[in-house]
Amino acid sequence: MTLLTAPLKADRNVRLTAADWIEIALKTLVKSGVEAVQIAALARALKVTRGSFYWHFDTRDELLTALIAEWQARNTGVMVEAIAEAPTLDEGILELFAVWVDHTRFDPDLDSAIRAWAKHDADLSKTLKAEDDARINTISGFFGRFGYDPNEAFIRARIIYLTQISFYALGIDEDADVMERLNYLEAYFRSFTGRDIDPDICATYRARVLKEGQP
Amino acid sequence: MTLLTAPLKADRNVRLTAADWIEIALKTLVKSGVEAVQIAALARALKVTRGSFYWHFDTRDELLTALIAEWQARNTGVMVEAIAEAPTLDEGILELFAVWVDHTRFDPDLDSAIRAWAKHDADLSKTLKAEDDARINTISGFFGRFGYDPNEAFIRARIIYLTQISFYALGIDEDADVMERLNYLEAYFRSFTGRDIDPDICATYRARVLKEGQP
DNA sequence: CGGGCACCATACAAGGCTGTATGGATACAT
DNA sequence: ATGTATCCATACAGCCTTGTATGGTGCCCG
Repeated sequence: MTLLTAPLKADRNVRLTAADWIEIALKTLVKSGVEAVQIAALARALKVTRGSFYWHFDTRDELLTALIAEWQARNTGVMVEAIAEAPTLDEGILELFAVWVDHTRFDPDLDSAIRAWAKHDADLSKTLKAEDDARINTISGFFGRFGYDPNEAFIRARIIYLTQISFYALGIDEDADVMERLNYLEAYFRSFTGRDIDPDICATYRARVLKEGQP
Repeated sequence: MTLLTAPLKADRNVRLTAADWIEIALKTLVKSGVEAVQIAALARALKVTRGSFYWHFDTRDELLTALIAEWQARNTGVMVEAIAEAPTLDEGILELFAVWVDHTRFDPDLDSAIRAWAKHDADLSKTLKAEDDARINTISGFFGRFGYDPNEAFIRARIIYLTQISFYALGIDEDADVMERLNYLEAYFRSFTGRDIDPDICATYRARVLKEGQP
């Protein structure tokens, strides 16, 4: 009698790749945190056994490292590019808002998950801090290009970025909240920049967001 | 031969209480997250065995519930009280800053740990959201008392509170940073309120913080 | 058509964590 | 001093996790 006599699942003819494992691991990471990224759980979700995992990866740590790499590939540099060539202050700020709301360009849930993870991982913490600094410096430089003195530019960059990070952390960024935030657009702009937004640009932005809807 | 023949630690004549377990559990929660609040680890830190724990508590969940109660007792309502009777805008804002920096009145690390925990605990998430809303509403009402229209008061309350939450989350609230922030005081005040701070009040505050030092 | 590789299932070993049962040890009151 | 309540140590059971070893299956290619 052989070691294996149980019948195979006849309907399974798809073969998995490492990317499949990374994908389901990312979802699990976002939904339930690193601790929940357990091989057995992922295997159940993929309807295979852990044997598959250990063919594609050597250890669990290898998978976790791949997750961080994936985050860097997706979320690093997006908001830097967004405002790099903004012609006016108003359009730059609105472009920032747009990036933060467009989850296809920037994945806030993944960002939050990484942030929670980094809380108890020294290496990841350093990487994340560097990314945060880079983002803030970019925004700071952006303010600087439009007449703010360096001190105020830096502080306003911090405030606008940190506020957004908390928006994600507190989960007040759901679809309904995004629409609500659109109503407060002038107030946000005024608070963040200390100036009043151009009514025309504001109206154009509102129309654009309302037309596109929220993906 | 009896079941127990190993020598006891002769130097141990202190008896633990449930409060001792809660205390070490809080430290562990803050340092390493809920997942790290494991009975064996706490027992090692207290130099006893798990047998002690199960005399003071029935289950691990009972301890975790006690941790949440402890957080509510410590951090709930502090910043509400801080600005409840502020006579001027300037003094109210500075009092807020003072609370956020004085870790004896408000424990930001504990707040952050609870926030991370709530991310994967639905009940705690509700509790925390209610607390966040209460804090923001208090600050919003505070702004409202000093001539801001309701919309702008609410937005400015959100911004100042959310910025502070991120300060804690990103860990840019260490002693050195607090001193650095003192230099940016006027810029922060101006960005948060849209007004300029009273120079006298500002100077008084600076002197007070510098004299007290950071605990 | 047969061999070989890619991919997955199963079984097993080792360790960690929770909770229970029960046997000592210490202090305090009667 | 002796009993009793309080507090802790030890041992055991059950479950879950990672990682390894090995057997089995299907596809492709010569």
